[in-house]
Amino acid sequence: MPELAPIVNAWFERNARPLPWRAPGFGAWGVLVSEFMLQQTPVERVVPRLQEWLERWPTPADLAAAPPADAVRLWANLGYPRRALWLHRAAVEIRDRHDGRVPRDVDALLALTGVGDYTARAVAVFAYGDHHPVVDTNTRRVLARAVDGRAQPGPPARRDLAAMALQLPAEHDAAARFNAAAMELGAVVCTARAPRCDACPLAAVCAWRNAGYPDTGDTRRRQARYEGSDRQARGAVLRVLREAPEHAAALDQVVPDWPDPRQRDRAIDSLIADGLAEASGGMLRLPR
DNA sequence: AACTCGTGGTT
DNA sequence: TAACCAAGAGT
Repeated sequence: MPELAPIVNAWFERNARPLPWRAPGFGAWGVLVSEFMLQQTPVERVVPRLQEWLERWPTPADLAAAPPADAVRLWANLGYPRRALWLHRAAVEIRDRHDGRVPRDVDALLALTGVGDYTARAVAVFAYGDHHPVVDTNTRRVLARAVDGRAQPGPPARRDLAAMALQLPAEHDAAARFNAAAMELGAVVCTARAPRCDACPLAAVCAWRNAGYPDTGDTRRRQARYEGSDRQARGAVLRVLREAPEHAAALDQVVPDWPDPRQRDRAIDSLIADGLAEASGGMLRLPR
């Protein structure tokens, strides 16, 4: 197996999409916000919201000074609205513990609310140029196919970080580029469903392709059904709160015709427990 | 370790 | 059309 990084980096140099967070001088705060938004939300849907967010809150302190409700509202339909709440908490933590500057140290980043293995290293690498493996679902799929000869990656595991570390060039800039390049390759060429091997720079060396595309099985956990789920009910409740005049709605007017009233009540209770809603005087509102 | 947590486009 | 998929994290 030849070194992958020089091959993928050469491809990336000519094929990288001009995404906002790749612009020179985009800033660590912008990178952090983008990574929060990109957790399980497609790139095309993130771009316009990211711009709005950074115009409104150019620094962590700006966001920390706003009520969480504003963050949840501007999050709009990006999905998983708890991320908006967590990003707000992270901004408070950055203001209070890091003098308002996004930390560079991976352990300090990991200590922020809503920042895990992926986001912490993504910030350290893409915002600060440090030398760490950044592993997202795209990178895991590229390595599973090109290196391990598997059709699909297994469930996320800590050893993924070690596997990526083995592929990183020693030089920091090249390593940072390879982290981004592997993600890009997985996002636009080595895709989950219909990989475009004819356009892949790794086609000649890919273990999965060279083995004749064997069906190696798929051990990934299947996604739960959304229709009729608690998540759907929560989403409906929160949409009402986001769009409510004065940001509050009478409790008995929150999705009153939901098919399962007990599920509706359960959704409201869980949103309150998560800090995404507050109840008082028969009214439900976003958190202040 | 398995489960939960949104939303919308694609197949 | 039901299922799949999308720069994950917390519990």
